[in-house]
Amino acid sequence: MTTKKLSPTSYVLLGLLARRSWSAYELNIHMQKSILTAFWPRTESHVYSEPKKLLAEGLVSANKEEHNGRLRTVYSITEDGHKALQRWLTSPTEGYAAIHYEAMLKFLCADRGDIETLRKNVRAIAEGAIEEARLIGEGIDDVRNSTPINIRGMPYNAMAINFLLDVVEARLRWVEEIEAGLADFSNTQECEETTREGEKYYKLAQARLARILAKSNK
Amino acid sequence: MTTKKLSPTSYVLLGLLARRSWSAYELNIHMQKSILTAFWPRTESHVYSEPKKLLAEGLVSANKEEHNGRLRTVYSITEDGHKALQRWLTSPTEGYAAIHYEAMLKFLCADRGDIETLRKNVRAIAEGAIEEARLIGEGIDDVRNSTPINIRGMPYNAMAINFLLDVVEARLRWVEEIEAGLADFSNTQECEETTREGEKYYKLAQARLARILAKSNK
DNA sequence: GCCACATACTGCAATATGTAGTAGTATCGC
DNA sequence: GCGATACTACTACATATTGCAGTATGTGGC
Repeated sequence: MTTKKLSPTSYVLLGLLARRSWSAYELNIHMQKSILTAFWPRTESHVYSEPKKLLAEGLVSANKEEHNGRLRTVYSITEDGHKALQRWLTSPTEGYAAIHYEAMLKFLCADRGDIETLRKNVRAIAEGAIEEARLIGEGIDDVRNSTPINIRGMPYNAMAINFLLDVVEARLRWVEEIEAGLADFSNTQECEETTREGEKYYKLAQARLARILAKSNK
Repeated sequence: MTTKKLSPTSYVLLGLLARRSWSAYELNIHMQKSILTAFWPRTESHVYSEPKKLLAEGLVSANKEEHNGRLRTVYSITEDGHKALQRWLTSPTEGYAAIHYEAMLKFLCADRGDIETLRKNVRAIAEGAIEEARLIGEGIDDVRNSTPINIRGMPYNAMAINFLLDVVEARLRWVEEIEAGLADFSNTQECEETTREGEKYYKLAQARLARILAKSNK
């Protein structure tokens, strides 16, 4: 029935609508505040426009309801919507993660700036990670202080939060190591010295890779 | 002089052009094959169109050169370009990382599918991580087998690779833990049982958070 | 002499972001 | 009881980016 190829954005909204009916406004709040924003950040205007496409495809139905004296559009999933969601869930996914990380871009341009600038940027990475940890904490408090609306999904939500913490911890450990390594870098680095440092980290990476691949072949 | 606000994409290209002159074709190869693609993935058409904007802003100059009997456009950075790059490097960055991760979206919709589908999706996350590790390995081999063109940037490149490996390892550890936790999940889960599982992971997350924040306040 | 592959791009529709704006409703201080 | 401010519930639109298809020339192997 459905002809157009849907984006992951469509499916994630469909996934929410499979649990209950939501108004566009509620969908937006949830997309911006829940853990979804960590894995699939979308803008407000997009979260409002996307359900209209789902409606055109017949995957959801819409109707105006009165709420606190005001009208709002409430979307509900249709049978076709459920089917489309199942097709997505059971279709193969590649497990690639794309990390969009501006701070690391600056780090990779570090050879064009001075060492003090670089140290500041590395610090910013750690502070960003800590700030994210704080936000994750607030998210947990929100879930645990409100009445649970989706009990079946709770363990998965909590597991995903632990994933985010794994990444936060990885970042903090990385910064610690890099700050230690950077301690005796100077602006007037000699060529051989720089090469030696580079070699050290490449060799470390190769050793780690070997361990990862060996383990996965077991 | 420059009036328009540039995107990180502009700056990362400027960062490459600060090291030497590149043709658009070379810039594209590099953007798709180097570690940059892990932190700032951009499409081919974008990598071709972006230097034209830099040219319009006067941050680079362009000229046609013959190479292997064919013409190509070679870009070089200008004085203004160097200045713009320095402004970007020294401007404050927030250290937020956005992980665009479709596999995790499916995981978060897991309560709408059956447990077997979920297990497959978790497996896909691990396999994706291993595949990425393999690609990182190829990237290291490329760098180490070719003549180094940017010695000063090498240590930073190698450090960034170690960051990627941290994230790969974090993903693999997470999958291991989740697969163990999922082992005795069934499709016919009771409500209290599910709630208990959820609680367990939320509490774990809170304990980890407390550790992270305590350490950062020292 | 021809085919596959690498080089060196362009064009464009669909998708997504970022920013601003509109208009009604509830809440709180004074 | 009045105005200021915040929250609800969106829409509009310019710009940025992706995804995919297409074009055309040069090189190496058989």
